[in-house]
Amino acid sequence: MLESHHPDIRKLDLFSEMEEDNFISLMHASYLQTFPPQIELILEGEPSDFLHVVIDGSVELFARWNGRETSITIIRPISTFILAATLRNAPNLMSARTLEKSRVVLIPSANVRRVFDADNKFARAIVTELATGYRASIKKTKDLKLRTSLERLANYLLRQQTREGGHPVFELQTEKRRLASYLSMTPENLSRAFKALQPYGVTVDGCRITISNQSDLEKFARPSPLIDDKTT
Amino acid sequence: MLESHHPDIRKLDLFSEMEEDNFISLMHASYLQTFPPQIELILEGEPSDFLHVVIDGSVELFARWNGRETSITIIRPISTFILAATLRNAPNLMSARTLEKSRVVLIPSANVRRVFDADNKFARAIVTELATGYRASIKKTKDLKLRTSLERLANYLLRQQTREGGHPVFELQTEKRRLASYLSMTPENLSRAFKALQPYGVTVDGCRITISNQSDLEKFARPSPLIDDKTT
DNA sequence: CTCTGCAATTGATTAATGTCAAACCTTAGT
DNA sequence: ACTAAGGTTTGACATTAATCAATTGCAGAG
Repeated sequence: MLESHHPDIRKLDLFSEMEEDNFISLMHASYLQTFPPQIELILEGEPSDFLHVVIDGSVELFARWNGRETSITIIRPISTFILAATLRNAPNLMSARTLEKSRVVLIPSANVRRVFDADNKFARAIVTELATGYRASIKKTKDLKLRTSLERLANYLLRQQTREGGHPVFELQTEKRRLASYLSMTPENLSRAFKALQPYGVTVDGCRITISNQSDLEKFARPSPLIDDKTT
Repeated sequence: MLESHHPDIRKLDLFSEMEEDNFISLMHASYLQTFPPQIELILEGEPSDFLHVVIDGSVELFARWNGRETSITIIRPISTFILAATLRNAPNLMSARTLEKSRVVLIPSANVRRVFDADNKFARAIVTELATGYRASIKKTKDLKLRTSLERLANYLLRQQTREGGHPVFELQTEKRRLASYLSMTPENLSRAFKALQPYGVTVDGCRITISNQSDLEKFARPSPLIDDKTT
């Protein structure tokens, strides 16, 4: 029954180049599961028994400390998460919960580590994936440390605009309170920040954003490929 | 002349398990260089031509945006840096400068990528190194997003205390203004933060820190292995 | 030893952000 | 259609942090 989803997974950069035998060996004893919204798939601190692949829906990675909670990232199909913990056989640093009804493939971590040793192409893909994630995390640190919350929001909007196709009108794909947490601010301040961007041609209607003056916003946001580019 | 430093480098986790032939191939055309203090070894945005290994001295990784600058981490012997950019053959996300007179080995990035393909042990070590760095970066994000500056300082002191041997009196190994930048605060606020930790038994004399009431400070700082542990 | 330059500190002020409370809006369920 | 629940917005206020200005302290150069 899982076989029908192999093709989707197989196409991921992480798995596309590996030997078929090794892929089958990797997927052995892995299983597809459907979860309702708001289910905690992973609790930070627990061992990482599975590499997760989101096939459908969306999953939020977040972290808690001392009664506080912050959103770290949102995983959308088709992507993996918790790769570093899987490889290191170390406890998860983040918790994960479904935001909506989601289908997730769970691949036993032991398989990943085993096949890594056997398949050079897979090993290379893992390194690329890890290095990319590592760099994305460094970018996030720069975003947090070098920018004010208003600048973070402005640049987020530009990134989201690009992801949605680059048009002046686009949609936030995230609840605002979650976006606030992601951007390290309170929901109240996010509301005010949207207003503060009005002079730069940003208007908000629910989850619909309009950027009426692209260059004004960009002049304020000053996006940098070394912080805001997805891939490089 | 470089040969004399091979043993030190060879002992690093990253290189210790690989085949001798491959190690020699890796080090081919690499060279050792001594730099005076305050030299920019790397400028963010530039291609990553070399994997760097700090043999002696210390190197600060930092980032700039829009006229601001922030310290990301300090590399002390013997460690490598800029591994992710090297592997991805991507531009450096951070700049690097020597803090003191330092000796650095530069290994051509092309060598690293070539030997990675040839040596399975090396590939595995690279994955471990990357995954560890990735996780360290996630921990840094959690530290930044979940804690106030005072809590960050308190936890930093506890970590530094551990690194220095765990005694109640120890030394900061960093200039205070650099520490401030590392902790994402201004030098002025760092001064005030030290004072604010006095009620928890922290006293400061230059770079000498005394923690007179360990449990009080820990009760305030609430260190977590999922943020503060170096290795896991 | 003194001078000089820079780091560190201190105080006063301003700006940014978080908190609290209330009102408003949207939406899912009855 | 109505209601309840929860997300969003708004305003008043508190807290935190950054900025500005001035002073102190310290280490290296002459």
